[in-house]
Amino acid sequence: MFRMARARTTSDVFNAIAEPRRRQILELLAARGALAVGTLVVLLGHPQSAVSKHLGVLRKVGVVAVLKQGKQRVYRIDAAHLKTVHDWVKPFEQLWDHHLARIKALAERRARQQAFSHNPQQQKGPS
Amino acid sequence: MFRMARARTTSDVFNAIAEPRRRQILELLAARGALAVGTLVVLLGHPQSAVSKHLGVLRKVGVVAVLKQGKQRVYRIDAAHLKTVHDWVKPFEQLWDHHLARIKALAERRARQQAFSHNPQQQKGPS
DNA sequence: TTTACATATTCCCATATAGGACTATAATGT
DNA sequence: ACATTATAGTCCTATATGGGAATATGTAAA
Repeated sequence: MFRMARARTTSDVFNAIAEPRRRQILELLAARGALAVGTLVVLLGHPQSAVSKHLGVLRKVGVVAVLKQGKQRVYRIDAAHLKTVHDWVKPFEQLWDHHLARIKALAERRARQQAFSHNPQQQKGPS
Repeated sequence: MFRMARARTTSDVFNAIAEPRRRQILELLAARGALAVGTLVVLLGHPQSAVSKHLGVLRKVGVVAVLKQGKQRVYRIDAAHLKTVHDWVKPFEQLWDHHLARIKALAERRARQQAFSHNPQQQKGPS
């Protein structure tokens, strides 16, 4: 059979955002609403060829959408596909929430003990 | 001289979770707390070699931690590094929230204005 | 020690990049 | 029609995989 090297970057959003430059593009699009390719080229300082190819990947995955405006292509984020990533990491949120909550509780307990022995007016832990 | 092929999977969390099987491992670890490699091998149905290698990537990136127990290695999630991904996608959340339609409309209006201007360099959005 | 078990690592290799340079396509202007 | 601009796509190539098999390392039991 064929050996698999790795999944295509165009296969899903996770692969698409694995590339720092592509994340950068998404950040710019999110910050400024929508941008033409030429603008992105200027902002990023990368060759047009590279920018277009990264946009191509993001487009194939569906995380950006294009709007033809004359000879320009204006890109904007199609948030629905980014939501895929969000929905995946979200459940893990409780893992560090738990951790932080435990640390906070511990700190507050210690603060209360110290308050009892030394400083009666302090009752709040570090936020 | 040096041509870059692609970023290493071990360079950051985004690359690490780009692989479906690695995401699957993280899901299992999150669901069941902590698991030995052998258990993961059984649950996943993949060769031990493959599982170990994927765990190696996740380990190097720091998204999992190991605990030696006898001749077993028990893996658990180190949530702090997953938070990196969460923190990155979170700002995009507003794009698919109830603001979605409004933002989209605004973006398209701005895009149309940009398309009318000749020089992409002079587009400095009001920050 | 020897044996058995649990994991990690090494070797080989087909393949998917990502970048640079160049080219093709499409829309607009003269 | 021809030139110009904006962007996409193609060709080439060094490199980083990821899988399978085999092997090494480490740990505990007989």
